[in-house]
Amino acid sequence: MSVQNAEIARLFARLADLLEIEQQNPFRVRAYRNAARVIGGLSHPVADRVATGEDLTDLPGIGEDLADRIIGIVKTGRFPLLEEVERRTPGTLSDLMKVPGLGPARVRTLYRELGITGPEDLERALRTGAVRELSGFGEKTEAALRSALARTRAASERTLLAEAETLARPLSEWLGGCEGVLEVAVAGSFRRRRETVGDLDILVTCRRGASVMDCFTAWEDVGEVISRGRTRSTVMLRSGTQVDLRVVPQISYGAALQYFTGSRAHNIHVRRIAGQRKLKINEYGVFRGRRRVAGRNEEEVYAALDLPWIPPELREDAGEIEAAARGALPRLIEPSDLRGDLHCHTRATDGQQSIGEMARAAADRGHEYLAITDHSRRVSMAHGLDADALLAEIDEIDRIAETLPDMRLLKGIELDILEDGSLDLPDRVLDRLDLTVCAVHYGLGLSRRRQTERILRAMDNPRCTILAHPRGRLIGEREPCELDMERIMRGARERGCILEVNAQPRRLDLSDSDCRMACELDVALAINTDAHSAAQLDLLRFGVDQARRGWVEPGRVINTLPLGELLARLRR
DNA sequence: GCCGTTTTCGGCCCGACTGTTTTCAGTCG
Repeated sequence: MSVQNAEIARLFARLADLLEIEQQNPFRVRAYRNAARVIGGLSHPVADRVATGEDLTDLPGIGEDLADRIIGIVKTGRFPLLEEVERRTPGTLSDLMKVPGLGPARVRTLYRELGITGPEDLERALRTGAVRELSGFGEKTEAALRSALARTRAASERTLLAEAETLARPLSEWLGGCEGVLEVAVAGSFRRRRETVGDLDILVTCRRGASVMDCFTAWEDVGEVISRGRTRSTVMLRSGTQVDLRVVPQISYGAALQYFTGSRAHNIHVRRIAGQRKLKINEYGVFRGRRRVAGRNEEEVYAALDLPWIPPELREDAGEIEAAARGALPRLIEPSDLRGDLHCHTRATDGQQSIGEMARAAADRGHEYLAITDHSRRVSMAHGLDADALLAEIDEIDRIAETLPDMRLLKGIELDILEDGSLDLPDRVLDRLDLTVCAVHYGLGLSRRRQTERILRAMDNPRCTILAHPRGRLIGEREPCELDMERIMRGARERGCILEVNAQPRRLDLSDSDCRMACELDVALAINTDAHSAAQLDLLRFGVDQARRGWVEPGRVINTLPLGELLARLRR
């Protein structure tokens, strides 16, 4: 099996931690950390580039040295430099760095003075009181580390974006009602619409002298106040999610929003450009010397660098700043571009509502069309439909469709792709449908080559309209299946097959980087909810978020098409 | 270790909060 990007990223990040603990050149440390981020965020496997002999130094932050190291890892599966460093500095120290409150300096002290190499050692040393005796540590640090370790164990990890919304919305409203508060914005990865959110960054402007921090820490869901200052406080919610609140003057709102939205890599790049122009950017504004030249809103901040405003979803330092400078930012898709939904379920299989209820709910949302796509027979857990049951459903869809003046109900099925790549129902039945969404539900553990060929074979059948949730992942629960996504995409393009961006918050499959690849390879997409209830028809916007992060423009997405053009496009 | 309409050498983002320090280091975002 070839080495995955995530593995290379992990090795580089680990090396960066260890070199930092060893107090080596901090810029060398940054170079490895930056390379980890760049490789981890690539849409194509870097192993493929190595195989075809592509020049890796084209990648940002990858020079001769790092390119050679990547090639070595891909070809041998080993990283001798890391092995060498780990002989003098235990690799597990990198895990210790993940404990909140521990950075390279404290980890180094803990290791050198007490021989602590991991969380278990640390816990023991905290119990015996050895830690508080160290210079630079004290009783408060000891208590903080004890609670940090407990929190790490309880590790709720990252929160799904949709769940983070349910925490952020009521808190934002609460803050908006606090005395003297003028503006409230949720920034950070939440605003960049990442599929998961680590903690919530909330920005507030207020009238002078307002006691926002008192109001913030009085929020009913606050479990623990971690730090509390005049302009910045951190709390832990009872759910385990951390929230940082920053208060800035109104005149700094744009600069602060830009700054706290990140990503860090984007900001570093932006500030580098500012430095070249003798400007300084911080969360209070853009400054030339001591004079503020921008900061009231984000447009001003970017304009000070001769850049157009950059949508938050793109701010990952993945080429968006260069594109902005060229005037070549994409016109990103928006929820209002979508005219319908091509994947949903009803009570006939594992959905919660009838066909009629789903149809009316979609019509209420202004959809021009909705495809009913219940499961096929192989997915027995969901009471998948066999040929006869599907024919009966087709008749019922036709009946209900006649009662809907303003919306077209499309006949479809979520068709299982069997292990040999054949489709789960006979062609003669499928020919009665407007579309199929085809998906793998079993045999997710096949090898990369077999899984790829299985899906390509399924797409050989012209009745395969849309490949649904192609990676088969469940965020935080199930890893994506092994797949040569580039081959799948090239295959889809040749065959006129469409790839789905499944909007279920725990799927979001295709991922953001897959979407970016689809743009590069000119593959058509559909953004679908896979709704199992009427309420879930509202999830489309999460699919849009993911597509926007992948630079997707409306023209790439077939369910932006009016009905007539859509129907033509569905016929391969 | 990377990178260059200031540079192939000499730079590399910047401020807030905490605790232990008695003037600042460490961590975080």
